[in-house]
Amino acid sequence: MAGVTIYDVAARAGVSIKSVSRVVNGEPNVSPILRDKVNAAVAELGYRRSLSARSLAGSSSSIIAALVDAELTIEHWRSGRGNDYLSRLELGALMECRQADYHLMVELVDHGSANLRRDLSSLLSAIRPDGVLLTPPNSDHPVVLDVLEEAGVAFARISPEQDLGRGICVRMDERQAAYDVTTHLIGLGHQRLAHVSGPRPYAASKLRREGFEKALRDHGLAPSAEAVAEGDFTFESGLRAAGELLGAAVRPTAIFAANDDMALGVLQAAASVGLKTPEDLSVAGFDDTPSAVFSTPPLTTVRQPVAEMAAAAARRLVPMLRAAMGSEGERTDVVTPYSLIVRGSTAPPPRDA
Amino acid sequence: MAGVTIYDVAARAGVSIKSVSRVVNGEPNVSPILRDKVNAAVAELGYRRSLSARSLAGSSSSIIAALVDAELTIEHWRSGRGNDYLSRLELGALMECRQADYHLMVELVDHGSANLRRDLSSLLSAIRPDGVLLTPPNSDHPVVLDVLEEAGVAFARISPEQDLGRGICVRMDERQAAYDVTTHLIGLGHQRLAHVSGPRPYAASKLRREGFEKALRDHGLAPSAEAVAEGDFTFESGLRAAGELLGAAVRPTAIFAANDDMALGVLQAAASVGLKTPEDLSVAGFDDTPSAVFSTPPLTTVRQPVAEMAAAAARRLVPMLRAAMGSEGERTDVVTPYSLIVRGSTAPPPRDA
DNA sequence: CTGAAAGCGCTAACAT
DNA sequence: ATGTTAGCGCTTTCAG
Repeated sequence: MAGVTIYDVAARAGVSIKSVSRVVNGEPNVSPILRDKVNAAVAELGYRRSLSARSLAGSSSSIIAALVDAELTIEHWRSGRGNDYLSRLELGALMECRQADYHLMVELVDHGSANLRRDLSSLLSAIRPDGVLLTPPNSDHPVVLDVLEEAGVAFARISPEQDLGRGICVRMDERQAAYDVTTHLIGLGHQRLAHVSGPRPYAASKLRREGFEKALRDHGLAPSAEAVAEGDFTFESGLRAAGELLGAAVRPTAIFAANDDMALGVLQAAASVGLKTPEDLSVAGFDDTPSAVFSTPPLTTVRQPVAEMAAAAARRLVPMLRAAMGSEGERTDVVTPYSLIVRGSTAPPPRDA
Repeated sequence: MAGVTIYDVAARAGVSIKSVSRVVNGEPNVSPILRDKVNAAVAELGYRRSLSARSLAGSSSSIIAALVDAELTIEHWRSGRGNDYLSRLELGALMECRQADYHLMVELVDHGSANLRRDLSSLLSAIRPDGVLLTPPNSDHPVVLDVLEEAGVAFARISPEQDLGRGICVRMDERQAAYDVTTHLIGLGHQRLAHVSGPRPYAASKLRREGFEKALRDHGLAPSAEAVAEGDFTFESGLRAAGELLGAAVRPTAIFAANDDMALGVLQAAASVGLKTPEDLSVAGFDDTPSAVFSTPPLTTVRQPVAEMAAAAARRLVPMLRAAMGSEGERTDVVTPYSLIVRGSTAPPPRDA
């Protein structure tokens, strides 16, 4: 029976409930002797503070809510696939929550909802999380940020694009990473490069494309609109986009896709029109998903430290909550390192290109 | 600011808080006129019942806790990989929670802890979930089941092996699926088959191995201990296990690994000793992870409907909570269909074998 | 059909 | 250094 209350402990230890509260919350001004008595009673009874009572009475709920995009989630759910990005993110957040005795609640948010503002504040008033973890594309959604700020909830944004002053920001240099990938391709000798971009609402889509185009310009190549096809981060969209790109009059010798799933689609599209990778076409992705390792050939890609980002975000969220408006020891804008992983899918262009 | 209480709504509507409570909870015995007044006030104020207040005052918390194995999670976190299985599971659970206005809390449980009993009841008394979703290997952990039953919390077990009377059980026929895979291999002409099994604590490991061995026996082949190497569901362990298996005096022409990650390891091990798949060695896995699609060759495997299982579990958990001890409309033991997916990694054995 | 009162288990002010 | 007293926002009795 899990019904041990603070009163039970107080009675058992022969002290007041406030003393129990002091001990279990690690507050100062408790004599060692009292502390011991209380701790003994707590152990014997197996007492644990009730989350809901604490959050109702106090100012903190010990809950961190991860706001995940509903659309993307449903899409994955439909196709029976998992979401590697989300999974890594969550593992990172979980590890931190556990250490800090926080609890992770996962909530779906429909960033496209007409009632987003209402839905979200509704959600907040229902669960009253101490902190919120924002994943793309919610990290950049102005309404989401507004509601969070109005509600006074601390929040961390994973991979935000702009408004870096708002909330804790944890990101990597997407633009530079895309720049590096493109430069790698150019360094191999490619002159005709194309890009499969991500969907609009995602900041990463824009940043990666910018990095791609800047690299072209910096190396004397002119970015053109025809050399970019928009996808939606799914395999199928990569397949389709590559179809367009490879059907062009002058076809590219290298394609950089904004994520691995799409790059895998590109790989397949190339194979289906008889192009060999990397001999005829080099392909690079972004994310370093598990599949990227096992594809034929393995994908050259960018490893994004998602779990680390989530952990960093949670780690900064927690003390911020602890000492509401406290010392604010750590920086609130964190840029995590990425790494370019060159595998078999990229090589010099064919001789005759 | 999110501070709308039931009193605010009551005042606005000119009724008592109990009436508001009745309306928002959909209780009977409310005049339409009162209901309308309350609903209007609720809408105007953007009122939402507080989770913690409800769970403190009432008997339900509207929280479903997913108990995830800590060890496996940490392992994944370390290696920077996501967990496809967990991800799919969670998506399924999330979709159902959302519909039922439940909230999903993800908690790590260390099934190997010496204090498992204490840790778990501690967790339960802290968050007091209405229902618990158990994933392997916790689905079969007797202590976990005991604690849950003692605490009187409803629970659903994903892929349990035994004690099918306890809690809601959602599973697939692992043994039969493994039997089918093995039979597929035997049907191709293989006579020397080996198995890379999963780790002990997982029921699936045992069941899949049993299915493998039964298929051998049913086809006049003798299962031998040497033909089984134990892995731990990781790629590396598959690599190592295949090393053992392929180093044997008489080497197998087909290897069935208890999951895809290990099968991928087998693929690599084979390649590294110069064996071609599927010409020299057929390989089959289990799970249908994303990588299985992109490996060379693509893996023959079993698609396990994880998201569906989780959704089915949550779906049965919720009404059970709703009408505590109510009609109990749906079956509590659900067996979901699987499917054998034959891809390029399996073929007849070489002529000279 | 509707409402008033009494907690749920805790924390937050205030004593002492 | 310790204890007392109010609530937090709701659901439950129990009355009308």
